[in-house]
Amino acid sequence: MGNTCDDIYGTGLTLGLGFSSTANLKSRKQAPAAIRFDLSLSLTSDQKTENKVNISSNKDQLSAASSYSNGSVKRERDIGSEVTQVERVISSRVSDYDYDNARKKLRLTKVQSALLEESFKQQSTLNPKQKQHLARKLNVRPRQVEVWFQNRRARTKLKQTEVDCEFLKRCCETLTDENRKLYKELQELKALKIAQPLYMQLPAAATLTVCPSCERVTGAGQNSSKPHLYGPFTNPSAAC
DNA sequence: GACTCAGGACCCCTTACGTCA
DNA sequence: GGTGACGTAAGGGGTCCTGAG
Repeated sequence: MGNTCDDIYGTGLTLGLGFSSTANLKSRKQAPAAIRFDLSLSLTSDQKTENKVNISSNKDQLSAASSYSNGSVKRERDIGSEVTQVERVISSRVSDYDYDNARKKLRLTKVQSALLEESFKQQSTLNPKQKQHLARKLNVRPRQVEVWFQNRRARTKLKQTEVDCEFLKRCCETLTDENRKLYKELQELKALKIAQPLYMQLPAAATLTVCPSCERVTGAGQNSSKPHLYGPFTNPSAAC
């Protein structure tokens, strides 16, 4: 695997294909195919499957290609005929294997993903030095490592948001349930108050109790649902 | 020291491609 | 084989921070 992406930039094959600015490639549907085809020619068959797709529609790569084409007009002319030849070869191949693979976008290998995952477990952000080191280790561009970490952080955050959301949902359900019970309790208390003779009525807090052990309401002879309300004159332990 | 500006890092949203049911 | 859902690499815009001038 001698051909890294940087090596590929140096091949010059990108130059003659008419990409003078990144603006040309704003839509990944429009142009990248051509850029992928030429680059594939500089790779071995193994490298084609592993590396070629790494080149597709990348901002860094395009700006690199752009700088080449802006800065070396002579060289671009020099290789013009060569590129034309290359393009002919490409077009003769686009119907088979190369075409299909050229359209594939980058997928990190399992080993690469595992290594990135391992690094992410240790720390979710990387300083430039760590990024470079990891990129070298994985044989990818630092930008790819950066993007992977960004997306990974986003995934983590999304997952955490989902967990939080689920937790809040459960809290909401519990509170709703609690609210329903309390409302029912209130209705019962109101009914009780109406049913009792006026002279027997005392403040609710003074006549009703909540048993701390069974949470049942006691007081004034009622047998209510939980929670029990305790008044100041009631012995909670004796309530049940 | 206060200010401005460029560059880098990061986040968020979005797009587009690959895979799978 | 066609299709929609989903996962994910990558692009682009915005914000924040930092160092230089």
